[in-house]
Amino acid sequence: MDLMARVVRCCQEQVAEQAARFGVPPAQLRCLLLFRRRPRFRLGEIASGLEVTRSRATALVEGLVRRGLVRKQGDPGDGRARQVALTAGGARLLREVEAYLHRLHRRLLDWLPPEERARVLEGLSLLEQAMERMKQAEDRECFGP
Amino acid sequence: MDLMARVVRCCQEQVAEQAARFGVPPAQLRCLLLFRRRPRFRLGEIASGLEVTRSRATALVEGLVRRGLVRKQGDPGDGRARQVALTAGGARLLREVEAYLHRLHRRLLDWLPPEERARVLEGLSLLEQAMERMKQAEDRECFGP
DNA sequence: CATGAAAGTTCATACTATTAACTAATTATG
DNA sequence: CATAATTAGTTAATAGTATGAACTTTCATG
Repeated sequence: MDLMARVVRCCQEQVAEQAARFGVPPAQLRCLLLFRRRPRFRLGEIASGLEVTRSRATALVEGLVRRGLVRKQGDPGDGRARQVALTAGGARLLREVEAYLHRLHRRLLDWLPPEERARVLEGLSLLEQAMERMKQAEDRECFGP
Repeated sequence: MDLMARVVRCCQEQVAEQAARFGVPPAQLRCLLLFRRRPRFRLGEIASGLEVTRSRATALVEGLVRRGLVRKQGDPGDGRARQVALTAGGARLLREVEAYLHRLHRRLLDWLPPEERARVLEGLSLLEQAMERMKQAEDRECFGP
C-alpha cells in the first residue's frame, strides 16, 4: 500500500513543519494539544492520552516545563501523583497552534474537489475503522483462548 | 484533523509490528523495500529514494549489512561511489516481507465494505494529491520571486 | 498491619534523522 | 593541462523519540 505510505509521509512532513514553526518538538507539541480538552492533567493521564509510557510522559512534560508552557504541582488527592497545568504562555501558544491547524484543515479541504470532500473524509473514517478492527482481531488472535 | 492523526497512528503501529515481526528496525525495513525495484543501488540513490541524507543512508545500509541482508561493493564507473546489493538472505527476507504486506493489504480491504473499497482508495489518492499540491504551493510561497 | 500494586522519576538503551567536517574522486573551467 | 569547484560516502556530534528496568513513595487490600 504505497499510497498509504505516501499519505503518512505527507502528514509527517506537515508535523515537522509545525514543530519548526512553533519551536516545539513534535512529540511535545502533541502533548501540548492534549490540553485542548482540559487545562490540567495528571502525568499518568498524559501518558495514556498519548499512548506512551509514564517514563516518556515525564520527559515530554519536562520539555514543556522548560519552555514555560506547563507547570507541575502535587495532587491534593494522591501523594504519589503530579498535576500538570497549562501556564498562561502555554494557553496562548495552544490557541495559536489550534488556529493554525484550523486554517490548515480548511486549506487542505480547499485543495480537494468540492464534490469529493465529504467522500474523502468518509473514506478516511472507514479506513480508520477497518484498521482498528483489524488490529483488534489480531490482538484477539494473539491472546485468545 | 484528528481523524488523519488516528489513521497515521494506526499505520505507525502497523509498521512497528512489522519491524518486530521481521526483526529489522522500521527505517532499515523501509530501506530493504527499496530493493523491490532493483537488486542493487548506489548509496546516494538509496538516500534519495528514502528522502534522507547520505549520512543517514550510510547508517541504514550499515545496519542491513550487519544483518547480512545487503553487501557493499565499489562502483566500477565511479571511484567515490559504493554499490549496495541484496544478498541471498536479503532477497529471501524481502520476499517474505512482500508476501506479508500483500496479505495485509488484502486483509485490510476485506475489512472494508466491498462497495466502498474503490471509493476509499480513490479518496486517499485525492487526499495525497491535495497534500502534495498544498505543499508545492507553500514551497513556492517561501522561495518565490 | 503486612503485602501487593500504582505513580512518577531516573538511567540505560535502541532507533531516527540532521549537520558539519573530512577525504578522495570526479567534473568544470580557463 | 592544471586548478578550482563539486560530489560521494564516512564519521562524529547532536537532538528528538520511545521503551524497559530499577527505585522510592504512596495507596489499596485482606
